[in-house]
Amino acid sequence: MSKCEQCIVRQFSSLKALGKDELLKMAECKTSYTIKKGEPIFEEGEITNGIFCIKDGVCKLSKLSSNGKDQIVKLVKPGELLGQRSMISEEPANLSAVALEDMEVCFIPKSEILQFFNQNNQFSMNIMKSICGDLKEADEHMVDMAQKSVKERLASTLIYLEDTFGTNTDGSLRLQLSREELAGMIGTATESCIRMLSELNKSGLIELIGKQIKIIDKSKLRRLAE
Amino acid sequence: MSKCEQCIVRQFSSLKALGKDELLKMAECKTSYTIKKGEPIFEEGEITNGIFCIKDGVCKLSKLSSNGKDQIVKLVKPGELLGQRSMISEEPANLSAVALEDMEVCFIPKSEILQFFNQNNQFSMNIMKSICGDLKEADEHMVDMAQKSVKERLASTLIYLEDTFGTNTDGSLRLQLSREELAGMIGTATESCIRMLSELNKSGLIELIGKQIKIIDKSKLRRLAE
DNA sequence: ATTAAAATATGATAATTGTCATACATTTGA
DNA sequence: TCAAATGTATGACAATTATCATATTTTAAT
Repeated sequence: MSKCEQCIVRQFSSLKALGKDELLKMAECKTSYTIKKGEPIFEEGEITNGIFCIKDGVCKLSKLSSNGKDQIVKLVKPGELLGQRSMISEEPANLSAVALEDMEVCFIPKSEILQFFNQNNQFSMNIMKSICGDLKEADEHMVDMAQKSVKERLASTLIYLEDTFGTNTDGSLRLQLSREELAGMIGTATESCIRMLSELNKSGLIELIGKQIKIIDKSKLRRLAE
Repeated sequence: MSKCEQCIVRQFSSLKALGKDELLKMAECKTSYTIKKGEPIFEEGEITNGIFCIKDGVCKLSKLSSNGKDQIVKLVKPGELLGQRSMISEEPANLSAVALEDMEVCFIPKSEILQFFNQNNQFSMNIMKSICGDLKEADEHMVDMAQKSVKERLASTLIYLEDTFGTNTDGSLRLQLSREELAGMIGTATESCIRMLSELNKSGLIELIGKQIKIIDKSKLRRLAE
């Protein structure tokens, strides 16, 4: 069993407020999982009974719409926590979490988290702030979905992907999404997404290298995104 | 100065967890406001330094999009609190709050709330749950914006308005929104909204009485909304 | 009471986006 | 290694939605 105390990603989440004894306690009750690309961590409607801490890899949080399409609500990266909202609301998961890369995650039972919650004010404040940040982003995202065109949403999503997950040595986006997933992020049909990518490719703002996407003219792209 | 202890709406918000002495303390430091229909309670970017408790009247929380249109993110009714997220995030308001009816609201300074926060666990848990509920709704709303048609969104919004705010004696929706505001809720152009209303009127699902809207066939409307 | 301003309504048209068909490329697995 | 399955790409077309123009009605202000 690895020690939470030595886990670097902890510094990037609400867990950074925990003290040594709390970390020792947590190390004892946590469970580590390896999750392969494409596999779910949990599914919409599932009762999770705890939270997941992402040690490595990126996953998508998505919701199945009544039209059968999967809308990606958020991408979650190492250091972030999963399942906080459901735990606090005492409800089943509202979203599905599926690995976009091979992942390492730790599961910490609800009982443990709730104890820290009551005894460590900074910790509960951190969790709260993190959820508040999610709410702000969700509201902004919602407005974009309602008011921006597919092209604008694609442009800002590409910029977000580069800024958040970086690039490979050839300059292409490090996080590899299928066209279908990219369409799921911007909220459009897969074909429309592919078409827009072709267009941006032809006008030289991006370059398509196989299924990899490389941003060529970021400032023009940013202007497109408004 | 009126007593918070005797205020009925308190029972419907996180404030219900407060004890007698806390309510007395709150009554002393709160400020009551009357806000006329159309006037703002606060605007996007403003630093609020506290939260508002809605005693009477409904307001809209909206965000100005880069295309100049106002997207309505949420409607807030008596008993609910305003400005919780900004207070916890220690950020300026992310949304504007504007009265849709004449309102009575109380302002409670941040310092006071944070004290209750630290001393009353149930209260902070209530606030958290309320924010978590907002997050869940925002995510669902976002998916609807991305995946549903304007007609579907209009139908579900009309049902929501009837279920949440009720009807007048003639059966028309009690909460009076302009066509522009309704369009702002469903995320479409005002003309498109008006056109859809006309269509639903012609097909007998709703009836338009001046600017009032009356739902005639709720089950068909519900089927439309999916 | 009368006029100006604003809100509602509708038509015409253009722009955006989705759907279906199909081709091509890539990956996977027997 | 090759066939099947999956993912990417593009064309043709239809459906949805936005925009602009313009009536008509309602509301507000003098």
